[in-house]
Amino acid sequence: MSGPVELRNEIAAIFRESLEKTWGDDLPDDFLPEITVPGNRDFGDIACNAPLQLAGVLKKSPRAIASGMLEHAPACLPGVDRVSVDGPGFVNMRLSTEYLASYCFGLASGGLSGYLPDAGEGRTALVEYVSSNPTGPLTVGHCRQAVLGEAISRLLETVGWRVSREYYFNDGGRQMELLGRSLAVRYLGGPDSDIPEGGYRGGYVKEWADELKRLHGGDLRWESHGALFVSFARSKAMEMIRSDLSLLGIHFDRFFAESELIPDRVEETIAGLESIKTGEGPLLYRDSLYPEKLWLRLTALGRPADRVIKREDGSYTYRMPDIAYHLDKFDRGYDLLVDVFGADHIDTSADVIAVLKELLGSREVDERLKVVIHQFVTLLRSGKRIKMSTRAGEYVTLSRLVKEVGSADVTRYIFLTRKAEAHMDFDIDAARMESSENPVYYVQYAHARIAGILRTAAEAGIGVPGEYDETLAAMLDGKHERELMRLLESVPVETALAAESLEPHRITEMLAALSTGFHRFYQHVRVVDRDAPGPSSARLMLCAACKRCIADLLGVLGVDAPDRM
RNA sequence: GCGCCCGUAGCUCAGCCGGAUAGAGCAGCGGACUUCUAAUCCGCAGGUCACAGGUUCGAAUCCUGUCGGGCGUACCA
Repeated sequence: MSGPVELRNEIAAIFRESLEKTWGDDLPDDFLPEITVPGNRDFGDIACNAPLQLAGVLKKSPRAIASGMLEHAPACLPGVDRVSVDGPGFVNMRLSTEYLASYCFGLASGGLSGYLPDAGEGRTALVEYVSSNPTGPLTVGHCRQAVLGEAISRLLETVGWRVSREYYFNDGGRQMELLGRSLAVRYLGGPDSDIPEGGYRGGYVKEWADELKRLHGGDLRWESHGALFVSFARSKAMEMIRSDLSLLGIHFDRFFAESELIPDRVEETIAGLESIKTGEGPLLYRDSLYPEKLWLRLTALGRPADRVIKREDGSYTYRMPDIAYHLDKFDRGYDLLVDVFGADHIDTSADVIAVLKELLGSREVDERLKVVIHQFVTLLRSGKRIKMSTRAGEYVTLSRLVKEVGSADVTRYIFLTRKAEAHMDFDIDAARMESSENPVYYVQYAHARIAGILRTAAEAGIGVPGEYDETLAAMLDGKHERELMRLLESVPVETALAAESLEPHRITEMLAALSTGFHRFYQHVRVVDRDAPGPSSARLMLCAACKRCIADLLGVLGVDAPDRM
């Protein structure tokens, strides 16, 4: 099926060929004209700025290059019915109504999927996200990451990747022991002061303690049953996390425990690191005071500081198993690895990548590993910033947030209206509102409105045409119809870009634009006219295409598209 | 101090692998419901794209520096 993506590729190839004919060897070998959208829509639907880009190389005026390029191109470009050279040398093109209408017919009948490029080609991707340690409930910070990671996973799936979702957690470190000890204190009914420094005081620990008493009675002691406390706490915490995630409709294919890597996989990795030399000495070196303690010479890799990876007592610091974990992911053969991290991981992630590049080669790592780092969220309630501190339970949990907002869909959508690297204010009051202030309802309302039109039309005995024929285009040649079709036409292209750049916020941007486009169309054009079933049917097709497109895009974000509101 | 991210309308943010007159929502002002859902639409107003240099035919976009904010800078994870 020839859709918007193919159309642009075809036109780009045609221009490339005609440029070759005109300029021969002067044309750079790797130059491929780019098909873009004109800044001002009055100029046309799509544009090509190749003449401007080439002006310096070919030493000709952009307008001269443009005329040369068009002279040697076929008079008829696919899907285009008007070409002009404007301004300093832009080639502007108008998409033919026939092309737009037939695309919309395809969209209405088959949905968006048929027009999305198969970028993944069935290759496999592993998306790691959340990866919070099992020490308590997930918080607002994890919420953004969970939503982002899930949207990236779905986005990759929509362009043909086979995606696995993985949650990595550290269960070998001291935090787990602290959690176990905190549980023991609650179990034994000791005072708060018995909870160790850095321990966990949240109410949930007390609940676990009560449950432990019901299961095992009151005879357990930390000294003799420490492992039981720890493993019980770990499994309860994981249960809590799974339940929090399911509130958002998120399910992982695998929960990968750090402990699976210790000690064999980690020691293998250390052995591998030991053979690496840097310009400033071996990558791995022993501490001058403690022979068991190992340092990574990260400064030799352009990183700000060397780091300890193995302590004198033989235990590992965070980075070490993380390196082993990433090696394991590479070994498992995924074509693409995506890490979704919070801003607090910037440094460690860069350290891990630097080491991976030494072990696997820069190219391998650059090609297969993509890291998405998101900034933190500030919650606003009644116009005030909510201070968050993990200590003393002064944080807003994910479940509380979803509950307060009142809808998982709204929570998910709002987190996705900003690009990952932007700081974000999440206004709980605005999110709660069922009005135009709420971007989700704005989009869903457009969808429900179309559903209403389809119902009205059905009652009048008017339906979407079963087959495409040329007369449809003639009935959709109006300004508002064309504008809506043009918007719809750009969706596959933009979706492909969103997936390629791992930027789901582009989907919410598109949804907002599509919804505005539809609402405007609706305001100006009466769709169902009992006295003119032909044109009504054509407009209905356009509505159905828009409905399908909105529903499919909402689907990428995992948000519901209701038929009634 | 050092590293990464951010700085665009009163507020929240798009746009950023250079392109034509910098966009949207909210807030403000003024309009549109006997007609398919007014949870909507139309119009007005609102900008030295933090600042200063540089590269370029062309810079919000790339480079350098300055200022401001966030995060990190652990033998926590």
